[in-house]
Amino acid sequence: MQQNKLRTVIVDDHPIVIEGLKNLLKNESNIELIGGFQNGADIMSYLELERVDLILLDITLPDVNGMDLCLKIKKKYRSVIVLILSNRTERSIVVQTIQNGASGYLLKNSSLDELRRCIAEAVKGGICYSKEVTEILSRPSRNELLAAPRLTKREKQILELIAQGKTSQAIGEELFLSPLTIDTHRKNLLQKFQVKNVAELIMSANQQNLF
Amino acid sequence: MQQNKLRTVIVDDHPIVIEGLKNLLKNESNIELIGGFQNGADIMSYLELERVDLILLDITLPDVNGMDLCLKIKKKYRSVIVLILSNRTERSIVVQTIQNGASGYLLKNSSLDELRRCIAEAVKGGICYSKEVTEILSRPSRNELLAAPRLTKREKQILELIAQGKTSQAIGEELFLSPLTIDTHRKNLLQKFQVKNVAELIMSANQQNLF
DNA sequence: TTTTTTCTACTGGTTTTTAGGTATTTTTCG
DNA sequence: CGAAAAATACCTAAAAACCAGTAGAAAAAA
Repeated sequence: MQQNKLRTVIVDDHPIVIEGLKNLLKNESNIELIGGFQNGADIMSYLELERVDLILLDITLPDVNGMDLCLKIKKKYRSVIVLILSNRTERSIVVQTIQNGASGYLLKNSSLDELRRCIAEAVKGGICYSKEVTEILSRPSRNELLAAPRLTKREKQILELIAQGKTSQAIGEELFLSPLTIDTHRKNLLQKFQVKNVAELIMSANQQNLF
Repeated sequence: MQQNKLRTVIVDDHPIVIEGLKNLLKNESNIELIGGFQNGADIMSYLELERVDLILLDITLPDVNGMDLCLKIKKKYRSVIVLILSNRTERSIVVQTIQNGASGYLLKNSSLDELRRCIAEAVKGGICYSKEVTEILSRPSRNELLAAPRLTKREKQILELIAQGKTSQAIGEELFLSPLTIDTHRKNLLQKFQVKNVAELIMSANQQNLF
């Protein structure tokens, strides 16, 4: 029940997104759009000059990380409401931004309704996620379920060589080891990754950014 | 020099981006925006009904890969101009879309000027990249020098199943084919990728964002 | 200094892949 | 329609990977 409109700014490195949001929000009765910025530095200096109530903030920015920026803003201007509007779906990012004081997290494919709902919730002091984000938060994210196996030095080294298409024979020669030893490491790698063969092994290692 | 406006559609999974583009383009004299779609299926069925001159296409879509969609569109409607508007900066993706018939590739943080310039160029039959994309293309990133091989439908399908760790036997059963046939496809895949075994195959396919 | 982990190497056997082909049928496209 | 591309299937044989164990030596951790 506030009589004054929320003085709102958008921070996103894509001019197209800024335009889109301006368009989507210009008919909202409780929102007054007062600016759009493409990087962290610009919004920080703007905050020195003007009062801002609500910031729609992207995670991916050219100069600073959106998570860090959120923390910086909240530290300096406690009363500003920060809503994250991002494409990033990593659980860790969502959690971190909320810890950094954000009042919500929406994916960019959220509907206008969701955005409205989250703004309303944030104004009341709550925290609000878009539907998909709730899902991300609820399931303990596959990446964390299949714990990345702890590999020994040797195993990492041999995994690399396997990925280069080398046979146990060739790897043995390269490392001055018996090919039978390499076979053992191979076996252990398959076991640790819980896969049946190298095809799956390499896929899994790739998904866990091991290369 | 055309008297009629370009009948233009936007395909992007983010409603916000669609809105933004609509806004940015609505004052363009040679463009008539006739639709916005959030997935591949919708635009394909729309194309059945209406004449479209220009498609602004995102790579990341919920149902299909934008690269494949581009190829599909160009195959069926040769005269449609497809401009890619994406956030993905991988060289392989840019190269692949151009090979698939796109007339240009812009990052989403391109300016309106760049977009205008690319549309003009595309209408003349040329190919146009935004500034940053040109940079991406100019540095030949070591392991992507090798042109991404053109795979047939079957080959893609079998590559997927190999990546899931399935044996020729199992794949044969799944597709109701002789395992010997799968072996042939396997052999062809290795040849096309110029690799010696599946380990290298999966690595290569991963580097080329085929999954 | 124990204890545990890692690295090494082996036996023996099975399954799968890879490397050369060839060849027919089916689809697609000009 | 005719040609080219794709998909199908086969042969032979070698090479490599995978499975299920065991086990001693070296290195690291408790």
